[in-house]
Amino acid sequence: MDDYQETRCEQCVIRQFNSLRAMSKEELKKVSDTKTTQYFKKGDAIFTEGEKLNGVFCVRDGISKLSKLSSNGKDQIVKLATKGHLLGQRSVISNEPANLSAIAVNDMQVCFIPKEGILNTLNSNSNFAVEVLRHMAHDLKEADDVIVNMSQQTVKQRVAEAFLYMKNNFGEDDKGFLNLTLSREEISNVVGTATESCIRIISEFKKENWIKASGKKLAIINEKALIDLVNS
Amino acid sequence: MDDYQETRCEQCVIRQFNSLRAMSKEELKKVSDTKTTQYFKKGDAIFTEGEKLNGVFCVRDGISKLSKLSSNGKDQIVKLATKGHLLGQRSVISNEPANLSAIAVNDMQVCFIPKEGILNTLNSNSNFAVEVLRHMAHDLKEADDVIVNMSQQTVKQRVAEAFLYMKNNFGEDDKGFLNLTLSREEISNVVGTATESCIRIISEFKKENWIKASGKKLAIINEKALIDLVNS
DNA sequence: CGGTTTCTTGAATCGAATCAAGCCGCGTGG
DNA sequence: CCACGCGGCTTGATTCGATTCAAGAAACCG
Repeated sequence: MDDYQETRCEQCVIRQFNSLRAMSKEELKKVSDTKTTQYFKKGDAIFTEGEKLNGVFCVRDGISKLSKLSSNGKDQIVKLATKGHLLGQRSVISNEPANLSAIAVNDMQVCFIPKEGILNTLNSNSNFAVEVLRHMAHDLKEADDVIVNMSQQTVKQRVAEAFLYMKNNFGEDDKGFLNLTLSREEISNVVGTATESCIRIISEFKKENWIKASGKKLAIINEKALIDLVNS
Repeated sequence: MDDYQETRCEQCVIRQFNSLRAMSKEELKKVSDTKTTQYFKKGDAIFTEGEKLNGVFCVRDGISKLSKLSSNGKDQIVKLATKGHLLGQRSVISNEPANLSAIAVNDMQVCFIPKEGILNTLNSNSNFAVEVLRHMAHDLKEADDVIVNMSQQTVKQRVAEAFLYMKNNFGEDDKGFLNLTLSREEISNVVGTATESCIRIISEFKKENWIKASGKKLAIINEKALIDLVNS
C-alpha cells in the first residue's frame, strides 16, 4: 500500500465516481488537508448503527456491507458499497446518528473526511449540493425499488436478483466468476431470508445450470434465465 | 374552496412544512407566478410511474398514496403523502421519469410548480439545496427502515406498524379514530400482503381489543400492545 | 330494489422457517 | 503427518405462517 505518501484528493481518481468531483480545487485542497486514510480488515466495522459520525468515509478499495439489525435479531443488508462510494453522508447531512452499520466484506482502504469540510462546501457551493442531491435521489429510487421487490417477490426471485445485482455492480473476472464473494449467510442477509432457504435455492440454480460454483466463488452461466425468473 | 383567488406561495402556510421555506421572497414570488392549483378527486392519478414530470406537486389538502406496480401485478404502496409534502421532487432532480405513481386517496388540492423554478433556485441558492437535501436524507432513512421491516417482520407486525404509522403521520380525531381511512385492500398494499391475510389480522386485533372499528373508520385502543408486538 | 363492490370467514395448499443431522475444508496441535 | 475440532455448507423432515380459492354477509349505489 502506498501510505508512505498518501494520495491527495485533488489527484485521486476515485473522486470522479462520487459527488466530490463537484468540489472546486481549493475546496478539495482543504478537504485533503484534513482527511486521513484508514485501513479495515474483513469483518471490521467502519461504523455501527447508532454511532455519531464526525465525517464521511470515501471507499478507495474493498467492499462494505451496509446493514441494520431488526427487532428479531437478524441483520438485513440494505446495500453494498464499493470503490468511490461515500458512506455516512446521510447521517452527516441530517446530523443524526448512523442508521446503518458499515462492515468491511473485504480488506478495505477508506478515506475519512471530517464533516466540517463537507458541510461548509455544501453551504457555499450549490453545485456540490446539487451533485450530492442527485446521488441521494438515485439512492432513494433504488431504496424504493428494493421495498417493492422485498414485499412482492418470492425468495427465489430475490436470490436471482441478488446475483444480478452482484454482477452489475461489482462485475466478474475473466473466467466469469463474480468479483464479489459473499458467504451464504451474507447472501441470505441481502435477500432477507433464512440461510438454509437461500442455500437450497442456490443448489436449485446449480442443478438448472443457471449458475456454477468453484470453491467459494460463484459464476452466472445463464443470466437470461435469472432475469426471466425475476420478471415473472 | 378559495379558488376565486388563489393563495400566493409567499402567504401559503403550507410551505413552512417543506423545503420551500428555504426560498427567498423573490424566488418564491417567481415560483408563485408560474404555479397552478389543481384539484384531484379520490382515485385520480396525480402522476403515474414512468411519466415524465415537468415540475413538482405541493400537497395543500388531502392525502396521496405513492405506489409502484411489481412484476407480479400487485401494487405496493411505498409511502403516503399529506399536507405540505412535495411530490415528484426526486424525479425532477434526477431528470428521470417518475418511479412511483401518486394516486389521491382523498379529494385533494395540489399546487403544481414547474421544474424551472425549482431547478434555478437549486443552482443559485445553496440554502434551498441543503434544505431539499435534508428532506431527501430523511426520506432515505425512512426507506431503509422500511426495507428492514419488510424483510424481517411478520405480516402481523407490519399491520401493527401500519396502524402506528397512520396514527403518527395523520393523527386521530376527537373520538380517537384515525383521520386517514384506507380500504382493506389499501392497507394490504401498504403492508405488502394478500387482502384476506390483512383482514384476518385486523379482526384478530379487534378481538384482542387493540383496535376498534366504526363504519370504515378505525381507532387504536391499545397502542402499547401494538408497539410491543412490533418490537418482539 | 337488484346489482356491485367491499368485507369477512373457512378450508386447502403452498412456500419458507425451523429443527436436526451429516459433510466438507481447513487450521491446530499432538 | 495425521487426528481432531470447528465453522461454513448441504440436505431432509417437520412445522408454521401466509396465500389462495371459495362462498356468504354487509354496505353502497344507481
